[in-house]
Amino acid sequence: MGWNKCAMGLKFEITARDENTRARTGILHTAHGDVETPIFMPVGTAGAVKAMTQAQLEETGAQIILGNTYHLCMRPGHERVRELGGLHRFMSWPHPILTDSGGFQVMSLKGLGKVTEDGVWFRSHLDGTPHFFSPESVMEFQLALGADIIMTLDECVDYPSSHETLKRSVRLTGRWAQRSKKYFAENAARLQGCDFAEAGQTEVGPSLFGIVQGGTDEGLRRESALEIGELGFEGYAIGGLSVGEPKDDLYGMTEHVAGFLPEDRPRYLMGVGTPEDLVRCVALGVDMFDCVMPTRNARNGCVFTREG
RNA sequence: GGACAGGUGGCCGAGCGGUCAAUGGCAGCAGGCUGUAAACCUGCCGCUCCUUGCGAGCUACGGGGGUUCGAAUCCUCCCCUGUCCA
Repeated sequence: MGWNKCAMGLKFEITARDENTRARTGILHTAHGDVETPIFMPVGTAGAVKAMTQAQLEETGAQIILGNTYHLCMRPGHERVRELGGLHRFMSWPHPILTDSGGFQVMSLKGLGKVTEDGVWFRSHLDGTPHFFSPESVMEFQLALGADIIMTLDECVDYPSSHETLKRSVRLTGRWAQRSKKYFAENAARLQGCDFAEAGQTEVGPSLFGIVQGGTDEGLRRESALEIGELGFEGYAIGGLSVGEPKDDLYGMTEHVAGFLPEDRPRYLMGVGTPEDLVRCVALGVDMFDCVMPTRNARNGCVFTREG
């Protein structure tokens, strides 16, 4: 019941459900420890949660943090991180890590990137050198980094985008998800850069999450959620939201998509959000969140207000 | 005592005869920030007035005096700071 059926195995245990909403609590068992959900994951893009020491990060109660494939590949490079013992050792974070695939950079760095069927070309924002990210190479990179949870390569698009653009990105994201899953299944054990046995867990290795796209189009969201869901991932992310759409759409789409995702798997709403967003989306059945806002706002001298 | 180098708006720091109320940066104030090209971006930042304008007046580049149509910028005396030599 609720145990994952994939070979590598991410155990997700639902421990309680709210009677009036779709909120639930759970435990995510990873090689680097358990994570109690719902969980907010601080973002440590390039190997550090900015403007905080690891000790301060621990004091906040953070249980799992993010890293970013694109940024870590640009500097210092996934191979170097692997050589140095994996991302956990590299950044002195012994707890779970989730790495984002670089799909968000397809949008945020679109001036430096070019999307093709095969993958994405990026010109490094650091030195302009060209780099290619495919669904397969992104698996390889994230396995080299040694993350506990890795994400499929997706195509995140701007808000607003035309129906045609959304449809194209949903279809492409679906094909990429399939390729990611296939490559992961065949190569994960061989490529993992982190010594999971050393972390005290021989049963659990890295796990792969799929990502749903579709902007604010209900039909495409449904299509994407069902397609990604049928592929069978260990967790499901709702991507492409909190990119400028009205709040009603953020909540509406989250609720809509969550309804089509497997009940027994963790749901991750990417890039969200404000304190209010978290509370509201937990009630819609979301288990995991990440957002740069708290760390960025803190650095930029702002604090969340009651209005959010 | 001697030799240099300096004293500029809350701070740091440009400017070195007019286009200077004076570049920049910091701090401050007001906005913004949602899978981080963000410790970043936008605006304001001497005082007063109004017909809100590449507007008017006032005050301001250590202090006094001077040169000049005009000085933060040149001269002179004084005060103060730093470095070095006695």
